Amino acid sequence: MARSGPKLTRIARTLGVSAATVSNALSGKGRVSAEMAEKIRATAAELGYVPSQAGRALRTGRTGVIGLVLPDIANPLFPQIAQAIELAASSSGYGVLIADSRGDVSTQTKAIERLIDRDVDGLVIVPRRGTRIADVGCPVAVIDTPSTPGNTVAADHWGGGRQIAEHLKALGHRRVLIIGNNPASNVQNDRSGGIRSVFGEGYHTDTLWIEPLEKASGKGCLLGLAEKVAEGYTAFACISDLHALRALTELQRAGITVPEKASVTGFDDLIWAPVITPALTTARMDMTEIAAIAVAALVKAISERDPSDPLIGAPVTAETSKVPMHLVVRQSAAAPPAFQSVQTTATAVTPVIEGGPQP
Amino acid sequence: MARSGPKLTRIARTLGVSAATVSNALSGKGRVSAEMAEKIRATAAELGYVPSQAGRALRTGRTGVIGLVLPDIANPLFPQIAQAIELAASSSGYGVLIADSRGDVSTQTKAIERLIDRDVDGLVIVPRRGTRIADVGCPVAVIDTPSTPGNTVAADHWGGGRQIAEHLKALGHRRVLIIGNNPASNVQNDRSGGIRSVFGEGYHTDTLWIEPLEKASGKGCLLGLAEKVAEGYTAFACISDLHALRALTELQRAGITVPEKASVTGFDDLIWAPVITPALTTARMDMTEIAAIAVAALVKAISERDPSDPLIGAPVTAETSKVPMHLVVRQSAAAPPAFQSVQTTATAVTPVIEGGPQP
DNA sequence: ATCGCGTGATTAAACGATTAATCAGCCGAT
DNA sequence: ATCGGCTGATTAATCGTTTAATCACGCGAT
Repeated sequence: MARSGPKLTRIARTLGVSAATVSNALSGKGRVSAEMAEKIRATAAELGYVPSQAGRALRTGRTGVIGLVLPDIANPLFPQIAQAIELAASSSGYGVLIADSRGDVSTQTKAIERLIDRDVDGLVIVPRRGTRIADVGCPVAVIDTPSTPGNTVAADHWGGGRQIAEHLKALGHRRVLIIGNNPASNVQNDRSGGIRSVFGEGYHTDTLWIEPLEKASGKGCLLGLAEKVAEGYTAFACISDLHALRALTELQRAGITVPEKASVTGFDDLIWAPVITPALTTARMDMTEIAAIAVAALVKAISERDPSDPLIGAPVTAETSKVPMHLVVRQSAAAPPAFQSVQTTATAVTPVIEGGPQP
Repeated sequence: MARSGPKLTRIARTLGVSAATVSNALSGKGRVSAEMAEKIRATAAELGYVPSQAGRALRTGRTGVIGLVLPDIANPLFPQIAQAIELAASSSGYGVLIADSRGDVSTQTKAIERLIDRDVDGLVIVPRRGTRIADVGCPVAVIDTPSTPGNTVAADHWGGGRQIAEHLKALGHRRVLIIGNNPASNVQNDRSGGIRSVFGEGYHTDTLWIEPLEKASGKGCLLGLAEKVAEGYTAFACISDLHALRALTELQRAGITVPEKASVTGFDDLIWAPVITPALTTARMDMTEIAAIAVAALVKAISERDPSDPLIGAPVTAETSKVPMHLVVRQSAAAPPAFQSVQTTATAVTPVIEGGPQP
């Protein structure tokens, strides 16, 4: 739009020098005397000069904008990611253009193309199963899981799973049901794998995948957790806080109190985790750190890039590619019924007398 | 970045015409013969020509990018908004640059400045109490509430409140507790006002504001809903699904079954509403419609704008500024206990015997 | 005294598109 | 036969910045 502020030439005219000198002084590139540079910087600041991105972009081929590609913006994790990426990017002087693909792969390809057509300098992609990241014409940072080939940086989902599992184990749980959405997701597999890896001899785990179940019983169907409790499961380790929420409410509805009769844990520390009753014990990603690393790697690749190169197709790499998750202990997980007399939860809630029969 | 595709001049050279003719043909502005125009369009398509935004922006002063300003990206409503705006904007050929202000007003001002400095053509702002929208140098669309001065388009929050209330009234509720976060929010006030307006003579409503309560009792504290039930309240009309979730789990935890002993309703139809047990009865905004109207109004203002004008400070206006909300009836609201024998819920859950004493 | 060199600045071209101004034909009317 | 007007295309300027090339100048060395 019509820029209100002064242009480069205005500063130049004010000081009686050429525009080139001003540009050099501000970028610190050419040969400018120290005092001249200082004077220029001063008047630029005074006049509130802001360089035109358009002019610069045209000349340098750099727009100072990166694209954020989410496979499914409806994922409640999105706010965390968007916020973290936006912060990291703007700290590095970059803007963030979003692209949504509403879960659809072909839409996603188009969305990426739109970003490329807008001359983004780089892309941050949080892929979902099926995402193609080939032959985009710019550097790409991928945030998925450490175990995914081509991953730039991600949370240590496996380690997070281990932390959750260790916590449940220490509380005394021996039969644990893992609840996930779809086994085709790398993230979900790593999380559940981490959980399973902790429970060895003498323990039992099984996994319930929601998506296939819903395909058979309809969206939002019951998971049949009351039966699982009857089968002796005392803990439900959910791969996401959304599943945890679903499990928790279903158990409560069936008269199975949490955490007294059954424990529930989640992942991601989503917005509702701290405010529901009981507050959710979960494992949180350090999104700020992950975003910082991803953006830093991307920015590095962008600045090192030859403006007119062939471009190797692989995603950029970072020194650190695995960021630890943090266990957040709240009230939804406690000792299983057998241990109840010796251990106690942190909550100060009124005990609830168990009610109805299991379906 | 280094654009891979062909430039305008390349197409011109290929056809042996001038770049200006190509530009005219593609934009349909100058005088070009029909057959020439057709030939140009054909080769442009064939070569996969994509105009350089930078070049165009420099010349026209239009970047084709709008900024999306959210006061608090962590709000779970954000995905819906972002998705809708992104869709509407990209359908109109615009990109969406996001700006987060993490709830802080001064951060928000800086974020808006960053967008302006990036030469966005316009801004979509979803304000929160305290947001200043003065003297930005570009058209602005505001999405708040129809009752807010300067609002461009918004959901009919008051009407949504009425729908929720009518539903509860029809079910037989006479004592309803409204649960909101902060009375200073226009949106929350409209919603609660709409609810109250339905319950006249012979009914009782009261309002519980969470924020002041948390200031006294700490974040994530109990809301004391069991006591409210004891006081005779049979329905809890929450201003947001997040509060509804909080209320629902607190009630369940206290052994008060929903919807048999108490009904709970929400607002916004957030991601978890359909999958929790019982599924949440709520009122949904038509974000797609709202976003479409907001973006259309913004785009109109942008294209009508004199590139070098003084710019009047007021937000853009749209023909339709109030979009109806939709009641989504699920299982969390049913007839109050007294009516239970004559009415029944849609859920096929096992009845739960009420347990523990109220705190 | 001249050459070479380093310093600090200027000139000018370039990025890719848009657009006002111009121009070459051509046809019909005076 | 000449002029005016219309059509379809070209020229050239412009947006704001960057940067390679150039230039003026003073200073030490040959």
